[in-house]
Amino acid sequence: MNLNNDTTKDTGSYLKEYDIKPSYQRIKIFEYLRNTKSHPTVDEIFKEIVQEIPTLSKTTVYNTLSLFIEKGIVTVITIEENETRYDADTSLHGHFKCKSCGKVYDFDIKVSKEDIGDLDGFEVDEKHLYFKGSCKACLKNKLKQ
Amino acid sequence: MNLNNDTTKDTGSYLKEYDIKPSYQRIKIFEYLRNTKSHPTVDEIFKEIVQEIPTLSKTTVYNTLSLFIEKGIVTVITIEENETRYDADTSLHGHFKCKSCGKVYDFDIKVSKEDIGDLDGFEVDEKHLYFKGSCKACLKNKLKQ
DNA sequence: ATTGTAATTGTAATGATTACAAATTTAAAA
DNA sequence: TTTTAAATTTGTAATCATTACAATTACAAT
Repeated sequence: MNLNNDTTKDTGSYLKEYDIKPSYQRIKIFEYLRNTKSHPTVDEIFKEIVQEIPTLSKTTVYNTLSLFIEKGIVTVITIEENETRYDADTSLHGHFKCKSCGKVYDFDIKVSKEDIGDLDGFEVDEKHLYFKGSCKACLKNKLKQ
Repeated sequence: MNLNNDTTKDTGSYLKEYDIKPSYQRIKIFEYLRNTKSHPTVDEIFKEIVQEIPTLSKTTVYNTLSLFIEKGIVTVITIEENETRYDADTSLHGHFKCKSCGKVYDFDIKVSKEDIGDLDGFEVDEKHLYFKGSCKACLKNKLKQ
């Protein structure tokens, strides 16, 4: 399979840095995850990439995502039970899910130590944060009606 | 079935305030949820209450929790995909899940507007917040070994 | 007591995820 | 280049939580 183009080469190097052998599938899955802002589900990832790799198996998507998570280049977003989403942006940020249109937005957030109580002596490795409500676009649409 | 004791009476009134008919099952489920701090799963709730109500069905637990959530007296905690937990404390607070022992702790948190960017024009209805890491007890045990 | 409505129950269906073994690909050794 | 071993991918079957649905039971009002 042809890996000779700039995009895949960059992604390949990135994966190698994290001790991940850059197979064609892994590169495609990671690039899709990095380029999309929708925080896709396994199903969305599969449906998109199977168009480029017709032999792709959903199991590969699961395997690959587990590997990415283990290596720390992807995080899981669990806003809704029964709807697991994935994010290639591992920096600390919040997610806003619109209860009307279902879209998930990113937002910046500072979580300072002074705002947190009761966790003295605890070791915090991950911070997750999500809000729910109505997004700007949906609120605007509601006014029109 | 006998509802005539103080505890159930209190819970009954509370449920009524939220437009929930206080059946025996609903009262027992709500009281368990309010009295336990473990943020139990459906399975844990079922296994506990079926001892008091042998005819209890797991479907009833699901139905009841859906109703409580709809009426706003219980919130869902989705820290782990494939592990949905429930909390009768609907006030804003964070959850800490220990990756070592699996226990879920509550902690206080302030989320001030100044710390949040990019959500102008959005309507925020719910704020959810969870951390992961190692709890005090587990860290102490590790030292001993 | 009777009737209608709501709540509970049990079973079957669904759907996401995981387990597992076979097939394929890749990289290294001969 | 061929051979061999290891890693990756694939497809199918199993698992498990949740939901759908219909039947039964409990409850409240007439």
